[in-house]
Amino acid sequence: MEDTDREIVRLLAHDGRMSYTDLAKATGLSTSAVHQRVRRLEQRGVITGYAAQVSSDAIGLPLTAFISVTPLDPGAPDDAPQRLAGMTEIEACHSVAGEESYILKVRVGSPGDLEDLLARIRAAANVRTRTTVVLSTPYESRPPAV
Amino acid sequence: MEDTDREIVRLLAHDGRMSYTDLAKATGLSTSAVHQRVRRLEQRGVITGYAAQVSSDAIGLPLTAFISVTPLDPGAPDDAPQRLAGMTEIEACHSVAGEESYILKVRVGSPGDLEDLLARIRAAANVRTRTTVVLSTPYESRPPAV
DNA sequence: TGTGAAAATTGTGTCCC
DNA sequence: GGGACACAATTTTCACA
Repeated sequence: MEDTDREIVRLLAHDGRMSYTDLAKATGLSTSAVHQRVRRLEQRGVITGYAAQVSSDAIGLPLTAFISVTPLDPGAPDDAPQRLAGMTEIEACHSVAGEESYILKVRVGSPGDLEDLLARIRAAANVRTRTTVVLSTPYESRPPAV
Repeated sequence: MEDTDREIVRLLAHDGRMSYTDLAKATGLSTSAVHQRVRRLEQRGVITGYAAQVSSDAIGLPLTAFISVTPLDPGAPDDAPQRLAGMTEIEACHSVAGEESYILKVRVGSPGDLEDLLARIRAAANVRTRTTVVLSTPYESRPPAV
C-alpha cells in the first residue's frame, strides 16, 4: 500500500467521521482524489466499515472477562460459535490453538451477571469454561500500524 | 438511557458515518433533535469516538494471538503496559485476575514476526509469556446490546 | 490518478414551541 | 426536548488532464 493510502487509513482509524475536506488538507490532495482513494480502500477491503465507539462502562457493562471454552463431548459437531452467537454479552469469539477451543471476550454488568452468563454458555454449548476477569484495561482497540 | 438514545447508539455503532438526516429518518425525529442527542451522548461519554475498521488481513497482519504475561521479578514496580505501549503489534493490554498479570492481544504478519515480538516483549518488560494463537475468528467487535 | 467546478445533500446555529 | 428554517460546509459526480 502506498504512503498516501496508509496516511488516509491512519487518519480514519483515528477519526472515522473526518470529512473528505480535512482528509484532503491533511494529505495535500483534492477532495475528489481523497474520496476516490477512500472508496478504493473500502472496495479492496482495507477499510471494512465505520463504527461509533461505545463506552461499556457508560452503558452499564463495567465488567469484562475472557472465557476459555472446551467442548465436553469431543465427538459432537462443534458449533459453539453459532450456539453462543445470540448472547449479546459476547463481544468476540476466537477459535484458538492450545488446550482450549475458543476464547470469548464478554462484557457484563456485575459478577452476578457473569455467573448467569457462564451458566448459559455451559448449557447452550455443552462446554467447560475457564474465566479470567479483567481488572483494568491500560489500552484496547489500538489501530494497527498501517 | 432512553429508547431513542439507545437506538441512535445502536445505529452509529453499526455505521459510524451515518448522516444526521438518516438518523433522523430512522428515529422519527428532526435532524436538530438527533444532532443534539448525539452531542449529549458524546458529552456523557457514551459515544467515545468514531473509527474506521481496518482489516488486519488486508494490511498484512493475518496472524492474531493472545499473550499472557507474568512478571519475572514480583518485587520490581510493574510498569509492563507502559514498557510495551510502543509496540504497535499490541492491539490491547488488559490487567487480569488469575495466575498471570496481563493479557495482550497482538497482530503480526507471520509466525516469525510473532517469535520476534515475544522476544521483544520478554526483554522489554522482564516477563514470562504464554501464547495462544488464534486460528479463526467467528466474530469480533460486536457492538454491545445498548 | 489527479484537478477543478457544479449540483445535490448535509451540517449547524438560531429562533420558536 | 423538539421542530423549522436558513446559510455554510461537505459530499458526490463529471469533464478533462
